[in-house]
Amino acid sequence: MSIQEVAEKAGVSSATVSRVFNLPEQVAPATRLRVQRIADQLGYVPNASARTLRTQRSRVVGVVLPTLLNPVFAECLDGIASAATAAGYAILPVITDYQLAHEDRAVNLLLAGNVDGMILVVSNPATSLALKRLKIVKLPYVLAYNRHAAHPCVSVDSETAVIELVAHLAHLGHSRIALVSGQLAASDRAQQRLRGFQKGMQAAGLHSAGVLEVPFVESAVLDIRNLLAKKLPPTALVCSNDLLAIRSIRAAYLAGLRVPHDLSVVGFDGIALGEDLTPMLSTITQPNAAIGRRAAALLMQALASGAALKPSASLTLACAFRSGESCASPATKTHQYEKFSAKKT
Amino acid sequence: MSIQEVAEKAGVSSATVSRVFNLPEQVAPATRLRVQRIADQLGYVPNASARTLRTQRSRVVGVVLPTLLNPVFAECLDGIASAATAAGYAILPVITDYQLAHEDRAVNLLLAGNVDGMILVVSNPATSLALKRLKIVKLPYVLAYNRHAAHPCVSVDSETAVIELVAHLAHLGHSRIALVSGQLAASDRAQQRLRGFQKGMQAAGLHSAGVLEVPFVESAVLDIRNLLAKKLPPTALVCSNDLLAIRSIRAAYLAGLRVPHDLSVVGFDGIALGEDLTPMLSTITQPNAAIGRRAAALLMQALASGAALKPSASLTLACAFRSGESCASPATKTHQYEKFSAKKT
DNA sequence: CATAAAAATGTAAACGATTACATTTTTTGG
DNA sequence: CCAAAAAATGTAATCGTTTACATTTTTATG
Repeated sequence: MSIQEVAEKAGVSSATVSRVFNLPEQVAPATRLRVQRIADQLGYVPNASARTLRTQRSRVVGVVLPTLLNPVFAECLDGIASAATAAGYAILPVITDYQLAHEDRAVNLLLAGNVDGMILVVSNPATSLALKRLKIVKLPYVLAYNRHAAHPCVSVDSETAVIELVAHLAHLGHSRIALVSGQLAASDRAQQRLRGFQKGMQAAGLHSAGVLEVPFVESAVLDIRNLLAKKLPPTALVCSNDLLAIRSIRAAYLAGLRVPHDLSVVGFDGIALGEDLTPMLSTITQPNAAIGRRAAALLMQALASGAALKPSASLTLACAFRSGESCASPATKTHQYEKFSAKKT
Repeated sequence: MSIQEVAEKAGVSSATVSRVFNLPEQVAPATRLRVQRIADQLGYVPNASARTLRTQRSRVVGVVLPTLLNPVFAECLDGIASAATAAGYAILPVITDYQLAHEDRAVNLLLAGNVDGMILVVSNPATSLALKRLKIVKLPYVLAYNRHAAHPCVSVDSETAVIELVAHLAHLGHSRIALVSGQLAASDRAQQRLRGFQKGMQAAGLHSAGVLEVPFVESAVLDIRNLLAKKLPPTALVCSNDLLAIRSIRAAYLAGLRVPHDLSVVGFDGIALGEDLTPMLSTITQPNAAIGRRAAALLMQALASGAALKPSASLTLACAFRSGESCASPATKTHQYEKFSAKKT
């Protein structure tokens, strides 16, 4: 079903049919109506490849994500999708499973796929070969969640958020605080949060009750449980994402600890589900859908203007501590009611 | 960066360059190497649109999903993506937000987008206009989660699963069992599960302690709480999906009921997260990723063979009750001890 | 070494749209 | 009613591949 067939049936040239779809005001009402009627009578839809080939724009944006199994990225993709759809763009997502090799392959795939631009969440913007290639071919792109001075990014300031969180925990009276982190090598977010944890602890005059890097999801609960089984166990866990927080709560349960009475658990991400959990997840919420939407908006605006996307276009969105129910003052007998003086080293 | 430029630099014709990429064994080793070197020196990647236009196949499959915010579909999409990627296909997902109008638009969009085939989760396969259109244009497609004799589907038998679940609950000693359902109009799955509930209750000689259709996510917890506040409240809730189960557990908590001691809650879907929750979600697990993978496999195999996809190709995958921790015998004063200890590990 | 067969390469026509430019038709206003 | 301007439509080149077919080069064989 080509534009030619429609043109013939309608007794006009293909140019006129094309105009009916692209510049309808330029064709006489009578002709326009006739062509439209015939077109959808025949079920004609313009061929995207031909159009892309001719116009040199596909109205497709590529999206590179580590996973969809973490709701953070599902929510973000949802935001991207809604913004993109609203603007007449389609999205072509590729999943990397946190593997650098996949990142590279993903970018290649999308490059070959004729996308007009890309939105990416990469492991490490500083070292990413994939990004290097994007710069070389001058394809517009925006990073989401990543933060790096040399790239346009839409993100939150994880480090500061965690610093403040630690201060808050200290203020609540916690002194034995541990970090439960995702794979540091696979995520600059995890690194930022670690840094925030370290700085926050230092500022509070505390020293870490442990940094647990959880490499594999499968063993997370077990690993955390081991952490909790130490002689002087932490009274609070800062988790570098909500999924780890959920697993921490489970580990606490298995260890016979009540949350938040015996152990406070705070996550990071603000996945929607967290609000419906019992205890409601205490977490630092990021506006995941908005991160997606804003990244998409930034990209599409750059595409429209034809201008390249400068690192200076980067956006830092606000994140906020959601108090929830998994975090409270520690219930140590001696300090329980002394929240104010509890900041001792 | 076109094939022509590569051809010129390499001193060959564009046909030869094309062959280097598509039929490498047909070009002399020396030439092949030279062309390859020049190609990736120039960063040449074949233009997908041109190729699609010429070959009439895009190697893209469209995916129509109600939402990504329910992990069920995120997991499924992940399965689709991995199978598709492995087979050299890309995916173009479109979200419908459970709205029929969007379903239609989505299919149109994908049709215009030159996809080779589609995988869809629709509201109601029996009445879907979108599917009608697909049949007309003879584009290969597979439904996921939906079940309908007239379409190729990859799904589980929800109805039977719920029947068995109700039998199990009855056997545990529950007699006041209520159903918490998602929007029935927006999902044939919800309808199947309702039917299963009704049949199961009938088979057990019980009558329903209520069917609550939760229209809006926001009010779900409140609505469920109202259900639990009735004079003779249910001792078990069958929820038509895991998100509702999670909210039911929260509603129970807010109502001062312990799960599973005072109230058993069973979900449906088997989202990965459920296993990490406390209490671990009792649920009927579907193989979500496998549903996606199998649907993709079915579709791509049809695309490869050129044969149309018959409804008879439909697959019913197994689902299973995962016992979890949110479901137990009811704690009626008389039976409390025996049943509890009998069932405990 | 001649020649037929096989291998390697080239030529050029599609694929289906968009769009500058040319042409025809209609409108306008004196 | 006519010329000029404006509006509507048509013509044909083009986007970057793939591929049937034609041609050239290499290899094999007697």
